[in-house]
Amino acid sequence: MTTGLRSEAVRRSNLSVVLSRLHLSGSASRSDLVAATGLNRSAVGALVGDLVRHGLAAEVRATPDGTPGRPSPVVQPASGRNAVLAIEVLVDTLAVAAYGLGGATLAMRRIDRPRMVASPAAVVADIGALVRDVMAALPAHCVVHGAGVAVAGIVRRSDNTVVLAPNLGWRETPLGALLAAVLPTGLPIAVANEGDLGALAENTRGAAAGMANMLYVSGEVGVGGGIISGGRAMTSASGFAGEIGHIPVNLDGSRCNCGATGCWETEVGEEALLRRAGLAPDGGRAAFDAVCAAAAAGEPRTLVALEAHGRWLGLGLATLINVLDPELVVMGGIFGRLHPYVVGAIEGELGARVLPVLRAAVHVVPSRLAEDAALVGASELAWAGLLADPAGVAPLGILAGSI
Amino acid sequence: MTTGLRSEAVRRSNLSVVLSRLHLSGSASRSDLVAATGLNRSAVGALVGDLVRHGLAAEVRATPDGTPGRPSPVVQPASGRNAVLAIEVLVDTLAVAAYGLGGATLAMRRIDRPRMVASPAAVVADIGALVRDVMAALPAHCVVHGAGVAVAGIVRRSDNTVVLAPNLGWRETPLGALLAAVLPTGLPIAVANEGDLGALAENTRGAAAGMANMLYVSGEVGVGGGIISGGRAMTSASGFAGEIGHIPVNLDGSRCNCGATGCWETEVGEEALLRRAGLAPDGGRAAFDAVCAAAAAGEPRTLVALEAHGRWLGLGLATLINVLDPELVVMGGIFGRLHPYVVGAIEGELGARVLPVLRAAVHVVPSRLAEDAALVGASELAWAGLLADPAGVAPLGILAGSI
DNA sequence: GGATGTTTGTCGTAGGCTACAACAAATACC
DNA sequence: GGTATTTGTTGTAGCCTACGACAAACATCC
Repeated sequence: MTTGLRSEAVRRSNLSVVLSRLHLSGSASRSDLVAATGLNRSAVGALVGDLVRHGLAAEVRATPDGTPGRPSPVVQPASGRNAVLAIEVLVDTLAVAAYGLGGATLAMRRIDRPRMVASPAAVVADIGALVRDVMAALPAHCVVHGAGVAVAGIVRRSDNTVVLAPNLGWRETPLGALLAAVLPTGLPIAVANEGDLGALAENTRGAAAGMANMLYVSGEVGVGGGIISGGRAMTSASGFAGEIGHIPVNLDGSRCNCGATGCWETEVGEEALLRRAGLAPDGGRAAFDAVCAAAAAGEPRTLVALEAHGRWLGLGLATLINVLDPELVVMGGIFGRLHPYVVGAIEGELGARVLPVLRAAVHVVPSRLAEDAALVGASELAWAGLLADPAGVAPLGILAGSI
Repeated sequence: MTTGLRSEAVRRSNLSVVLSRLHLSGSASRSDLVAATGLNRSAVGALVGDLVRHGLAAEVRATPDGTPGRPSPVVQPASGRNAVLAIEVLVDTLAVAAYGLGGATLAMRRIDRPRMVASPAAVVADIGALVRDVMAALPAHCVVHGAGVAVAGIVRRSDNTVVLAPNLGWRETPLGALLAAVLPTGLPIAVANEGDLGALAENTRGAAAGMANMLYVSGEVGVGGGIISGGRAMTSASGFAGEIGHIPVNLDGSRCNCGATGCWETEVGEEALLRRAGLAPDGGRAAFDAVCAAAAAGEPRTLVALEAHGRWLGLGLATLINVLDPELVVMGGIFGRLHPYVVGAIEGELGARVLPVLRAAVHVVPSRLAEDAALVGASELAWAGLLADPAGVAPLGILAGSI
């Protein structure tokens, strides 16, 4: 515990502020950066020079825009020269992508997967193949700074271990350590829950960009979510938190996989939706697509089922909003696609069950990133180390061609 | 938005670290501070010198303890020379206290209040009288740095306004502005919710001291609480959050003051307890004392009622724990006094309804600060400005004798 | 097209902070 | 009383940003 700061901490923080701004908001002129940081021109000049020297930024001549005065060069995040890997392990699908500094998608590979228990070894092998494809698609001399992994399960971040992933059949699986074998040697790896990363993604590049307090609620096979509070992703010491699928909402409800009765997931998960819509509950993604198509066509029975579904969604959201007071609720996964058909019922429940002062401040919107949310979040998790200390970790990067 | 740091920020941060440590953990030798901060001896010497010069710390000779080497002087928080006012506005009681730097109670005055609607003007006048008493009891030359106010209501922190306090009958009451008239001119005032401040208090000097993730649940006339997540008090942008009394727990429940049905408060509030115990629901604090006495005497009907009460408490806590994953749940207010009689039923519900990985990490304990929790939290709120920038705000302090 | 005004990068100097090393002071132990 | 140990103190060096002076690169106006 060394809580004291030395002088170098200032440079580290300022480099972080500048690089983070470039990464999150895109290119900016040097004078924009002066205004944003409040630093002196000479300090910004030195900071940008450092970033350019580290290969993290590039300066280009500004296009004359009619304003008088010497034009300020535009500083860009060096996208093609710096990348991270984002990996997604969900029940239906595996995906690997590479994102450039600034957020550009450099490459993406996705494979669907039968919805059944899969051994970690098999999943890791599949991911290894996708990683090789993605790495091969990267520009030469591109530095890979880290890998972020989104998993549909409860993750202990301290050792990148999946504590429990019922729908994958995993328990105490050291996913980070296993993935290290199929990733470039020494690459920093960070594993996190899919819902937490979806929240991070919508908070950085999605429907809740830059919001200090938001809630992300995502329906996949189960129900997950993530919380941004005070501008920070909420993760408890154990690394869990946001296990909103298992809040008790129905005392007379049915039994949940977790052992409890009446969990929110049993009322608003995919199976409950299909059952309400009169379909086989194990119909999977195809059946869900059928529900969406029927709803879009205005099929009455489906709309009634979605109305009921929306009320259960609203009941759980009312609890979460009373506790967390978010500015925005972003609905992802299957909830994002259902949004137009359930938002009315949700708003009705919120009106009845949320304190009016809180109700007035919150909106419920669909995800903007849709099925990319977890991947984008994983990429942001992978960037975090570089953004926090641009000069410190850059030398650790791994060249794309070296694998 | 000037996010850039200049060199002086390092000094500010280091002063803050040293003073905060003295305030929270008490006296420490200079070499303790060197170890804790990781800073050089010379830097710590300069920092301590600054604090002494500002009158915030004092150095005393160490008592020889048998270890070789030059003894390191002990640095103490200058308690009697620096104070804050803590003010509590609850439904049953008004209180004003002065706390010294380091947490010592310098003076306290409390008056009970009939449980009825009271005009803000009358309450503020009563508080003014208490403030004069407390200020008169302070040592001469004691600097008062600020006032923190705990209110049983929803508070908008940005303008110190009570948005809604149903049990006081207040709505959009600018309590901070009203109190300014009976407090020393220019004194910084910060108003916050009683539950939020109880959480802060238990997190700094109570049962959850230093814990990064904890939940405080407090029963007064209504039900409130506060959340500490990632070492920070969770407060949303609107300043609300932690309105846990109004999470829906019983779809068949009774109507709540807030307009909704089946709020947690309707099942675990004071009225519900008295009704379950077979007493008049409007019996107030005296009736509650009777319940506690009966429970302590082992009266069977009371114990059965408390068992049922505990199950409802556990149901709401299960929701909160699944969402927040705290390390500790601290029960305050009337819940703290009920703890021994309800903890069994609570643990039973948690065992059935909380994900096992989360369940294993959490404990439920009674408040350590009991009825002082909100006052202590209000004092910590009042200290926050000085602790964040010891050199910057010290000159703004107000001398106790000057009013 | 040249003069003028405006904006911004660059460079040298100054000021704020902490680390480091050498020295002095204060204790325990023999 | 001498030695070993620990710690405060002091002067120098290194890191970082602010500030001011100057130069560069634009627009505008005549």
